[in-house]
Amino acid sequence: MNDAAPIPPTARRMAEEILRNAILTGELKPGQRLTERSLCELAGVGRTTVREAVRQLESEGLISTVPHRGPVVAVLSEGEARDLYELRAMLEGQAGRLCVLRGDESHAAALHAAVDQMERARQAGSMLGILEANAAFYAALNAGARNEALRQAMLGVQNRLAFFRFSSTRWPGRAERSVAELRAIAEAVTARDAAAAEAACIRHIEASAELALLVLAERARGADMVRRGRRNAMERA
Amino acid sequence: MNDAAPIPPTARRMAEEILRNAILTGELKPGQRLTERSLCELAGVGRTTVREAVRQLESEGLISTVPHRGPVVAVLSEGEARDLYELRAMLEGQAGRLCVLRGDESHAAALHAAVDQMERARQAGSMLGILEANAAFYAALNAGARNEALRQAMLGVQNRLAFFRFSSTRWPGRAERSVAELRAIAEAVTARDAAAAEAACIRHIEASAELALLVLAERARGADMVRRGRRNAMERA
DNA sequence: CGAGCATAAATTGTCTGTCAATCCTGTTGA
DNA sequence: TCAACAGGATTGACAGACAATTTATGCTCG
Repeated sequence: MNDAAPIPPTARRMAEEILRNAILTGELKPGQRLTERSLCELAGVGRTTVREAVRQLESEGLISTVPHRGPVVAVLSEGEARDLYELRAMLEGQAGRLCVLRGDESHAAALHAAVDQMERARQAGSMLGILEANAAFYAALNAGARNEALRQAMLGVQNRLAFFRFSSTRWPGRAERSVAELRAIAEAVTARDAAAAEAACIRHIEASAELALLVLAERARGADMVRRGRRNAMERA
Repeated sequence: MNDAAPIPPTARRMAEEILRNAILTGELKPGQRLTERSLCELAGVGRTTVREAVRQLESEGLISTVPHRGPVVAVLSEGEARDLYELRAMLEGQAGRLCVLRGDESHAAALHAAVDQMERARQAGSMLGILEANAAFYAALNAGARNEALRQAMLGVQNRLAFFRFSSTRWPGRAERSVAELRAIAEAVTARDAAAAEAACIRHIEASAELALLVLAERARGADMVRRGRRNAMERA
């Protein structure tokens, strides 16, 4: 399984990784302004290198840049979030379908294993465990679907929606329903029912989207209240 | 329709545009090695700027870079091309479906107009005209589908497959069938039949994929013959 | 003549410093 | 209260420098 190509880890790639993780984990919050200097410190590289890394993250949709104002951690409008969730539903639905058409029982087993893992993590209250299990689930789904381009597209969309992962898994009762939805996918794959798998994937994402948009609306109200107090509240770290 | 935000054209964006066009138009050929200096000359900017532009194109999939060896115009393996066409079929199928669900008769009219435009261009033998009409068709489809994220994803995939646009439109009889396929999409949209529109989109892409893979195989044979003659033929400009 | 290796040249990865253009902020003045 | 303006901070872009690494050259030896 190991790639025979030992890619030399350049400083740029490491910086990229550091910044990406900082955004995905929420260490850097949406709307936060990122001065080049602060990023240099954070990543431990020079300005040239940081700018290249920022360019990469920009085209992944994690950062938006306005010329002469510098990079900002991307903020999703409600419309953008809606579009992204819709796209995600399409992509994952197709992944589910392909997983049935091209996967075998080993993939179905991996899906069930991931669901079980998530259920255990949920009962243990381990949010990190839940996220890990989720990653395992999608790894299995994509392994079955056997389409690298689709996998990358899904990853990109998921990353852009990463902000909602935290608020979602914390929402009361959401994790439990989420497990049930994923189990429905796993069972459809086991049953080799492509249409059912596709539908189950779409249902799962639609449920996620519903919650995310709710969270977004609530957050917007909160931001409004803060904004009334002092301006540009989100831009200060 | 005009955006109220007049984005300042930075040198980087212009360089990006120049390089992207050079790749999309085939001026820079797949597999061709790109030294930083030559790109500086081509884009008329400094090395720092060119490197940032390359980073952008790299993450668009138009360029691949191996550390310490420099950027190369991306080459698609047969498997990658297959995956991308499959993904493209999914995306455009969904776009067609959404265009029916969310578009109105103005979008249907725009689709038909684009098809007519393409038919005229085809009869006039204008390849450029065909490509323009194609762009108009997709613009109309995406306007109807009303999903910016989907539009961007489609654009990215189409760009990565740009290499095949030329060989495809030249193939004897292909343009004619292509027009017929697109007309089928436009008619499905006019008839407000979402399933038919989706199916028509998928059929169109599958037909394109079939030809592209054929072209790819033929090209591979040709490259083999050249490679037997002298090594690294593709790497010399 | 060709294989193998040492050396030179070219190229990339990265940093630093510089300069103009632009944005942000606080102050001044009407 | 609001407009204009000046100063500082930040970005956009460039050139130059240097180490690390790849690629090309050329030499030796069998």
